[in-house]
Amino acid sequence: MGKRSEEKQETRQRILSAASRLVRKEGIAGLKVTDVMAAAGLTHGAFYAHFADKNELIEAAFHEAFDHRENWIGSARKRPSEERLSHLLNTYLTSKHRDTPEQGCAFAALAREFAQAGGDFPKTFEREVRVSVDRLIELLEGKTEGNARQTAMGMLSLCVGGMVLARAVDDPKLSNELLKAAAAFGDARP
Amino acid sequence: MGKRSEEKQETRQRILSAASRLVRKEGIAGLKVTDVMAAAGLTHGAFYAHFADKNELIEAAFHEAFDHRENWIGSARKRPSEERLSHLLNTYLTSKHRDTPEQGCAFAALAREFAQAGGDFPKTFEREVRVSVDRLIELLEGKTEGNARQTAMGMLSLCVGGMVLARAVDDPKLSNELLKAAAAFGDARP
DNA sequence: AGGTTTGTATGATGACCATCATACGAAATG
DNA sequence: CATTTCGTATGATGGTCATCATACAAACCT
Repeated sequence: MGKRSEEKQETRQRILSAASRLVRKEGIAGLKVTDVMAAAGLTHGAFYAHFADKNELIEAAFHEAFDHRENWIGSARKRPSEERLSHLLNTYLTSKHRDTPEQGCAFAALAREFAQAGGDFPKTFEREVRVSVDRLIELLEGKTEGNARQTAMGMLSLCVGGMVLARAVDDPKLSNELLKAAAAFGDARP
Repeated sequence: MGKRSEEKQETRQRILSAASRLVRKEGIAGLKVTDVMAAAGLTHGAFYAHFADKNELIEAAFHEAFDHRENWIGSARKRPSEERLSHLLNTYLTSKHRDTPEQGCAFAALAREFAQAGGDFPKTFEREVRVSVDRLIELLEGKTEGNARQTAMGMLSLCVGGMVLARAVDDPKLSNELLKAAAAFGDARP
């Protein structure tokens, strides 16, 4: 279409990117429409020309946050199969990831609030879990004795839990120790 | 002291118990002073005779939530040492625990929001993590080859992550599968 | 008993936000 | 160039709380 609607799409995308970052940092409850719009270079009033309401924005922003999943999985795929699990653990459970939630895993950032929120939130969350599990299974298939699906789910749980705990404690030393320990725990299997 | 202050202490305790349950269910942001007081059989105005503000209540309520930690650890202590880790995993990662967050683990319920909140929240959280890790170490000491501290932290991460994910997905089947898989993953070590 | 203390209830106050109503101005259309 | 369209900005509106001010009544003290 014309220049008009193209620009609108770009604006929508800018709002979405801003929201995706902000919601991972601030959480659902902490996310303010005004802040998102400001981060996108606009004022609050324009918001409702792009999204029906805050919930619609959040669901879209959550999905948006999985843009980088393929990179994460893809970089593990380049590894020899025995190293893949270890590589995933050690790229996820980093202090950098812990300290930049706005660029990080949306499961760790938003699971708690998605669980509580009614509506379509749990379905939306579930969709991404299924995809992530499937990707991990492809990656691990045949490389782990036992059940690849179980390993995928266990490893996801371990990563999310380790990150959530590491973010919540005050002492960086303890926090780093939690990250290391979670990674090592996941790695300590045949 | 007199009947007066005794009753006040009891009232304070009732408020605290109500808050401890409600905050695990609703989260920090979702917790309303009015609701807590109503659950304690009072009206909102009386709140400030017991606590300085909502934050003070929440920190106290969080601590209160660890009343049952000793039970959990204690019941594992009765087991033969090789079964302890498995027993912990299988008592934590249950659908009952998932479905009653108000009676469940405060790490899984509140980590995300404690991480975000400033002030004393992270220190408060950290204190409980340290205690939990120490208790787990005592329980596992010498029973796991390798580092008991690492196992304790890994196992805590796995439990919290599994619970948080299981609570966030919509399909009970997938949710149960996540719980089972996390438990099995943690168990699948020599 | 009579006055005082103090735990609780009722009713503001004010902040913060999502959402809506309206207005403006630039691009699109003829 | 006149007119319409529509993305954005400004300024309500209304709801939800945390917190505070005031009032009451039961327990305390002498």
